[in-house]
Amino acid sequence: MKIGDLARLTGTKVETIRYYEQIGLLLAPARTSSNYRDYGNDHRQRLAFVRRARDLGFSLEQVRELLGLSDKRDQSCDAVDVIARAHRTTVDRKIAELRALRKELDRMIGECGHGVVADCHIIEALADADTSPRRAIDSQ
Amino acid sequence: MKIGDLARLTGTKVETIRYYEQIGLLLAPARTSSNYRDYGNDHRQRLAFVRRARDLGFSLEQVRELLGLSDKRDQSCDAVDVIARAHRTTVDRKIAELRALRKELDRMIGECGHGVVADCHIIEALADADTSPRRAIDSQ
DNA sequence: TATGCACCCTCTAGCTACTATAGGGTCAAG
DNA sequence: CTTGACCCTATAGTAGCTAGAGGGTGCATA
Repeated sequence: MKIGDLARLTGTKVETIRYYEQIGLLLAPARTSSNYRDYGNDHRQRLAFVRRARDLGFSLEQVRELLGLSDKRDQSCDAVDVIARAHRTTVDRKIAELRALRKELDRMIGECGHGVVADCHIIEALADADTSPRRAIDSQ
Repeated sequence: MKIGDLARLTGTKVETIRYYEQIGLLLAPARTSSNYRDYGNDHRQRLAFVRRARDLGFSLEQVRELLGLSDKRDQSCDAVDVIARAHRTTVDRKIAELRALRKELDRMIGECGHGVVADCHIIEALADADTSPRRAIDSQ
């Protein structure tokens, strides 16, 4: 099948497929006489694997490792577990960060008095970094 | 003060400060006779504002807007509120996405039997994209 | 005075993971 | 025989920095 067909089947953009090939994530397929890429089922499965791992937030480097591991069918799958757990830790950290952030945003937004910028608590909150002496901003 | 001092005071890398100047987020400071950047308090406050907004996850484009708004001290601060709320919505969406992701990762990791890759449920889960019709898997 | 070191300068390229051009070639239908 | 959808390569762009090359400056010390 042609690259456009593979793109449709896997929900990937054509450019992305070529990019994956360029960085060595996907093997270069055979070419037709007119130099078109000619893909088979194995390519489709491999790309589907990549897409699914990417959707789950694995980095391209992690996907590369997972692909490599998935080919070594008789080795222990502990390495796979390690990658997945590492990724879960990263996701956990991100969630915690975003929640803290959301809390601060909530506080800021809640304090907005809808007045003029000079009295805006959101702007104040942003200006009040611990490195800047408080209220020094009026004097400019 | 020199760029290194400003960097230390605001917890910013020197390169980042130069980058902010380059993209027009910070005004170019005066130069000393030896062409060193010479910063004052106003620069420090402005950079502190930027850093704080960035720490809260605002994009550089949003920071640029917030900076512009913070200078218009007699205008309504509703525009500030709009930016903050839009950002909160984005953060909320990201949290939801990451939580869904975490759930799936949890499921995958929980199923890891620590056997060989051929029987690895994590690899299976990644391979089982709905777009690829797979032959029946032995231990479903 | 010479030397060393930390710091400053510009310019350029690199990172992730794509996305989007420009400037062509191929192929089937009308 | 032309139109339009597709394909090709190569290059540059996106965010938000970060790192390096290759050079200049300023101050303390031997």
